[in-house]
Amino acid sequence: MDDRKLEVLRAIVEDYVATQEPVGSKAVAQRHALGVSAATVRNDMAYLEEAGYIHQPHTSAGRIPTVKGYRLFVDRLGKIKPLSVAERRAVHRFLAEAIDLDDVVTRTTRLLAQLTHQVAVVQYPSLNRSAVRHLELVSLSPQRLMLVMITDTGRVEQRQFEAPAELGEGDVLELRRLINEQLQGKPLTDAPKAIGSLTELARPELKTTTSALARVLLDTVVSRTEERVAVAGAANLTRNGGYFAGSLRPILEALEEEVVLMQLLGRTDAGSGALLTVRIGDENEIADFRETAVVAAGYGPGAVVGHMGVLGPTRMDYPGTIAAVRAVARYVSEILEQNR
Amino acid sequence: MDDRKLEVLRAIVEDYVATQEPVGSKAVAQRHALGVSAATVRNDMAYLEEAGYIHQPHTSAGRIPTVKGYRLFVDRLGKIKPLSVAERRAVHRFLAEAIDLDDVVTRTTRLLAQLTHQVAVVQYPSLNRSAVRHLELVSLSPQRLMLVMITDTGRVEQRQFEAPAELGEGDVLELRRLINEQLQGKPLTDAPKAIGSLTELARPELKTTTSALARVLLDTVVSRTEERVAVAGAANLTRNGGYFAGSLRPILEALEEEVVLMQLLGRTDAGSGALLTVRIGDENEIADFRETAVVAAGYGPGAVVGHMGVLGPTRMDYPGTIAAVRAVARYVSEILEQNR
DNA sequence: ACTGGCACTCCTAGCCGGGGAGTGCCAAAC
DNA sequence: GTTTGGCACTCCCCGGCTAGGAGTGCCAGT
Repeated sequence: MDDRKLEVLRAIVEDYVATQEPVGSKAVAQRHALGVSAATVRNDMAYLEEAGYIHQPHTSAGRIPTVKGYRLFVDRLGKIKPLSVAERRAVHRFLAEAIDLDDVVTRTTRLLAQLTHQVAVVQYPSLNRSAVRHLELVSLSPQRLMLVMITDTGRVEQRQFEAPAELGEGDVLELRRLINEQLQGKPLTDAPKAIGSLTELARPELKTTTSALARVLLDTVVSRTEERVAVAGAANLTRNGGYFAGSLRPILEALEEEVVLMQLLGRTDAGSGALLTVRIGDENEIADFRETAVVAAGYGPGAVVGHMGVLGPTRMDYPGTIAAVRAVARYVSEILEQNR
Repeated sequence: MDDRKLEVLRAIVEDYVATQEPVGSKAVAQRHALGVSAATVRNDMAYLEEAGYIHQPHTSAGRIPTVKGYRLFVDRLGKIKPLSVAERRAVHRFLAEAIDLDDVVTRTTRLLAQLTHQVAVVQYPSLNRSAVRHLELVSLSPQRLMLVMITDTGRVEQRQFEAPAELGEGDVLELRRLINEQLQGKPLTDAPKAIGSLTELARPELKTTTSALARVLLDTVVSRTEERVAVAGAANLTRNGGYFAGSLRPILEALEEEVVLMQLLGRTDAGSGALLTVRIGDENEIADFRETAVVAAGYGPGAVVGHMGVLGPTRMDYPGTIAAVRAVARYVSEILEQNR
């Protein structure tokens, strides 16, 4: 494949993203200084179409990139546009003000949505990749307890439950000591085993309570709260001249389904060391997202503990979006590092 | 105003809601057994239009209810359709499974969204109407502390902060005792005063730490976390043949703005003892919501501690929606009562 | 290998006219 | 005096049609 053909493809992608209209040979020849005539561009276009990178909505219309075309663009042609100094500074300032993990996550979603003009999705640090920093047991009433778990990634999960018997202050202290001894510092993936042996270690009088506590602990560690995500910028779906007009419904639905969102953010780090993934159109393997692209990145202090990303139409500004997601992911990682 | 004229108005509202198309005199005369001819209905319609309850999109089209028309319908004509037994049972079962306040709130939003096919909004119990049940101080590292506040309405707010000096275990215990002594049982509206006097009560060595703690407490009580809302069912905005097609953007934006949502849920209980409010079209006093109706209800154990509601097009099924919101609000109140 | 020219395709926007739904009014009937 | 059937009228909606234009593919010439 010719160098010039690649240039033509780039021109088509860029123009199409900018105008949202099929782009013709004349426009390409004129607006991008290729030094050749429209007729030549036409020949290249015929080749690109044959090879599956672009297609025509109908005879005698301009060309539109296919998923394959976008893919090639992202992999080889897109020169990442770094954020402007002002944007960089805004990111830093806005995130630096965050006071805890919740705040970091919500601010991150807003920031991503604003920078990219797309829908932003941020996963809380996965419990799978976190370790117990501290467990707190609070007695709300003689029989009602609250368990608070704080992880080294800053997540705070809390859970209330009923104790099978009334507990004195000493009992609560003892239980707190017991669970912290057993679990503090342990990665949550190892927790179930440790939790299993809790009951044996307790004083006979506390055994039933301990086993209730163990159930709650286990539940906290592996249950519904395991993955959490925050979303912002849904209104951006109506941008771009309502591109999603027809298929907006399923996307709005998906945004309220953690499972789908997690699938979209996906295993960015799987195998390869690449921290950033772009999934375009049907690469997402979800029927409703055939016109949707996802730009996602892992983040975390050192190791990846979670993912964040952005979701938009396949015809989006990849270079800009990639730069934004990468910058934000990096900076959030830094912040987590500091707070460790 | 004639009884029959009211019947005609009801017919128009009901048919318009069902079909989403302007309704004509013939349809009214036929489908609703009024025992009069289309010509008579026409006369009544002319009157209703004159009085501002309905209007024509253009000459020679059917009639559409105005905001004033919907209002009359809701106030005097709509017979609330109680939920079916199956629905009732589903509500009870689904909510009974909730394990804590967070769970209650998210389940409630989903339930409302599903029952009404609209967007559901649920406000967490307002801190203004809650009292401190317990304050917990957890030491994460010698200088890093976490404050956890639990209210009598079940809300749990947590906040991390840096202490100005290293603290021993005894210090933490002492501070915890101090703040609980001063605040436990107090309504949060009274808290600021009590917090103000905290520093004086502390041991000299702990004064600086206490005042830092006081700042954090104050912040927790009155800050950004004061009002929280959960939303579900945004995808329902695309129902109804995309009624919102044109104005979807501002509504999606509003759904991410707590301030706007709170304004919409509004002071349902203000003055009057009515627990349920319907605000139609420009009664909302927000420009973008001129085609939107809100059905909201207060909830809480005994007194109202928060609001929940549903948001949809002005042409919505008021009787059904009102019944659903009322039923859910009542049941959530019951649950909070039990958990008190 | 590139270019200008040219015929061809097909979409789009605008115009026109018929059909239909619904109205308002009037005179007659109950 | 309220109700009714009749009737002329208005205006939207829809389909078909046409003119215009953008873009293509191909070919012959450079």
